[in-house]
Amino acid sequence: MAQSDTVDRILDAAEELFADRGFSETSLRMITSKAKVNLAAVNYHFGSKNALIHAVFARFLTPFSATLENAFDQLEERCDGKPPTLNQTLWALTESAVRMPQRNEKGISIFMRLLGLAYTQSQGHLRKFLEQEYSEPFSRFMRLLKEATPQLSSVDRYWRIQFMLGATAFTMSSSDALRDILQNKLGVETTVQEIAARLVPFLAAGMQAEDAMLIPPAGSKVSVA
Amino acid sequence: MAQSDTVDRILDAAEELFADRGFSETSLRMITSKAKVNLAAVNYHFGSKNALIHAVFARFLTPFSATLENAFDQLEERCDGKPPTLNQTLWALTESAVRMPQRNEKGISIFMRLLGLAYTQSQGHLRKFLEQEYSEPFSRFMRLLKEATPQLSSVDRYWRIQFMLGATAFTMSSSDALRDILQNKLGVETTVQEIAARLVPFLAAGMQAEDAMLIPPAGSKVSVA
DNA sequence: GTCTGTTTGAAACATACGTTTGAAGCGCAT
DNA sequence: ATGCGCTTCAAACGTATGTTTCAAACAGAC
Repeated sequence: MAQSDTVDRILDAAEELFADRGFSETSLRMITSKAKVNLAAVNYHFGSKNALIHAVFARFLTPFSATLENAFDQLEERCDGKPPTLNQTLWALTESAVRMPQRNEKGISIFMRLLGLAYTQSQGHLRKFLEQEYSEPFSRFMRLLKEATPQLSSVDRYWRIQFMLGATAFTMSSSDALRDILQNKLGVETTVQEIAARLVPFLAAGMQAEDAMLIPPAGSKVSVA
Repeated sequence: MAQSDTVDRILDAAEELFADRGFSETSLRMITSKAKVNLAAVNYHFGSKNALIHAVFARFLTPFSATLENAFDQLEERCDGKPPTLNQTLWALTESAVRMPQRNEKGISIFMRLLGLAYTQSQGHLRKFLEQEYSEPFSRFMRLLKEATPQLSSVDRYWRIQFMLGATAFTMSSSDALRDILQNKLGVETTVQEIAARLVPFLAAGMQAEDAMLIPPAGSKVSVA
């Protein structure tokens, strides 16, 4: 082997185990034994467990954010001047995710699950790392969302973006389990691409919902306690 | 004190710490020192850490599921025969959550955050526990959703329910942080009730979206890899 | 007051963790 | 063949965890 694939073996094993079980629940000993490398290799090559977590994210997030920037560039070019629609923006995002070159067939779902965990399993160091490294494509996405929904108040848009993030992160973070359940209950196979294709219209519709906030259905009393 | 409030003090402390930091990241020593009780008290009163987690959930989930059953009863009675609408069903759920008697002002958001964690931080034992204990109100809610969206295929409905759960669990589980951000950025105060009031129309609109799955916007190519 | 069952207390237990150490192994230029 | 980085290895370190132990404290009944 050219020059020791230990680093990649560690990253592969860590990625999969993190996606399966979360960060705190995955020990370095699990990782190194799955990767068939010595326990000390992690600290030798990465420095610490947290640094390994960062490296796992960087390995797919860096190419992804480049892909995403390209997709946004093309989209804005195609729209010359006019702001892209909400659907176009969401599709640009999902296509970038889905079209990423995968290391293996599980690549995309591991990717999604890790992103979900990053949001959910709020490890302070990870949040900070991601914000520092990838703030640019993120705020560009936010700007596109804003231009695509000028009818929304800032507050409404803010909350609906959180709802979108939640639906996405949550679904993707448990997509394997959800796919299995669906397989057992209805005998239907599902790919991550199909999940994304179902998710986008849901998000777009929710994002553009008429605000019925102050008009709960007859018979129920709004609690203002 | 009538008869040792140790149990409640442990539950209070555990609830708050779990909501703040997750289950694995919260040690029994943190709990017992916050609760100002002896370390061994947890194992004495509950038997194990996992059993304590179950007890924390049971303490609010049992009254909640009773409240929810009542709300569904009243709703179905009011609709005599006809299936309740999607909006009515969602409102019944949110109102039951919001109207629950709270131990303190943080009650509802802790409640929500714990529910989010239960789904997200997939501890096998917790999943099993919740499914065994609270399957009945859950499947009743599912039945109502099904009757309220007869136009959806089973598969579509399944995924959209997951999207709803995700948006809800995720938003509520980080509602404190999100409220703070909004407060700092736009100077707007928000209550959990208001978040719920914004969430319901978003969910209802997403749930009833026209299925544009196979019609991505012009210019983008659907990946069927 | 004394006994009895329940609850608390301080200490220890066994285990698992992330990290560090120092020697051994390796490829490669000299 | 020798020496020099870089990498691997087995072993240990210190710390933190969940759990157990057993004596002390307590409450209520007699």
